[in-house]
Amino acid sequence: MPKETFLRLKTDKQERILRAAMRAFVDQGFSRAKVEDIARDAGVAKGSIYQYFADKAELFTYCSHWGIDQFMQKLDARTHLAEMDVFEYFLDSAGKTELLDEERELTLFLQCVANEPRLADASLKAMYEVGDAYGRQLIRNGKRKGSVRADIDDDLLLAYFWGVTERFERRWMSRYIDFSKEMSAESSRLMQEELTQMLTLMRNGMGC
Amino acid sequence: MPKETFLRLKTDKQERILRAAMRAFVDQGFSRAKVEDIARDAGVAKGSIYQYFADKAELFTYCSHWGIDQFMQKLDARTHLAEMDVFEYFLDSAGKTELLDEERELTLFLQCVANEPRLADASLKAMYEVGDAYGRQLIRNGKRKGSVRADIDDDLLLAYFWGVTERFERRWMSRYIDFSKEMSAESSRLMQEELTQMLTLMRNGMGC
DNA sequence: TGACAAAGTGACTTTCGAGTCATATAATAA
DNA sequence: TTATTATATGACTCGAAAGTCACTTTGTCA
Repeated sequence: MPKETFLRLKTDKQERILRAAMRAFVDQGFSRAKVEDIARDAGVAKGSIYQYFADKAELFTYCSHWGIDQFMQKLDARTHLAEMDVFEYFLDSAGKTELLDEERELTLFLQCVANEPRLADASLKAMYEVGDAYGRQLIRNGKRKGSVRADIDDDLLLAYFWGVTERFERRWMSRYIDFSKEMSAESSRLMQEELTQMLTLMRNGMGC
Repeated sequence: MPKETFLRLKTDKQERILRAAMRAFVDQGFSRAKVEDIARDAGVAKGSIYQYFADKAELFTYCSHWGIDQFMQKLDARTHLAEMDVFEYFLDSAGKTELLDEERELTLFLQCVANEPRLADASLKAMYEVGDAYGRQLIRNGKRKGSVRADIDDDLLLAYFWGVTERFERRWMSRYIDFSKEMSAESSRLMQEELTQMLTLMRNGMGC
């Protein structure tokens, strides 16, 4: 937890600092990132950082909490979990890409939180738990609607569903970070096409 | 690349050093791992390490090359890729677990290579490429045999297949690292059961 | 067995950046 | 306006660990 002083700051200053930190952690990793650089980038003095956080590790963990929180809020705002089943959710991937685009810094940072299991263990667990809860809900909805097979355990369905979904998202994410620009109409069409094919696989499998 | 001196060492000494390094990197991460500790653990002096490698980073990257190589050799020795299709490969997961057990250090290290993209970029790419080549072969075999649907692109099938497979492997890996002992007969039975269910999903999908 | 080269060593030097703190500035209250 | 408290600053301290090197030991060949 940050010190009181930090929490009393205006939120835009807080955010400036957290985002500067996240940027540094993304492109240097935790150990190589320098507090001094973060401070400069945020437009404050190095000493100030230590008025806000006990040490660099605390800054990192708070970033991860804050980041996850932000991301979830935005995701919640655009997803109507209550009625969706797994397939509907998956089809909405295209929409999620927009969010990833708007919140590129955040997204990149959250990916790299996973590279610091020693520091962000709790945040990581929280992330997975939230994800799992989401998935479970989607699966239950599917079973209720009759769109998801009922003969298999939710746990295993969850593993299956996230396995496919994550892989697909990463596939597009990485292309799209390489281009490091917005998606063209062309690639957007391509994605849509792959999305329907992948959906077929998820529904009917790859066997024949 | 290590210096000549290292390459002239007897292979068992080489291996002792690399394994000590891998152990340190696994449980401290690259930055926190101390060259001095690695040296002590390997039974050599710190100075010697610098006769072998230009610096700590080079030691790490060489570990990742060597590790991947080792792992692949052992995997190749026990998998008969030429005739297998995706489903047969997947069913053999239980067998692969043995390998992970025999080569626990190696496995753990390879997982943590992924946490150092900055250092192990090339190795990581190599790893993915090898994995993809494997998967493509399995898919082609499946299509030829008629066990895999032919109406979908290999690329997408690959993403689907690895998504499911990796998730499943991670699921078992993590349980089994927590127990940090060999698998009991009971959990081995449970795994077998999940394996067949997951195979059904992969073949026929989760829809209905 | 002596002489040259290769490998091994660990005390020492150097680097580097996290974290401190004495001081300055701004905000608030009385 | 002044007193008091909260916030901001960056030159400085200091510990830790990477990397060096002058010297020792081991190995090899004539």
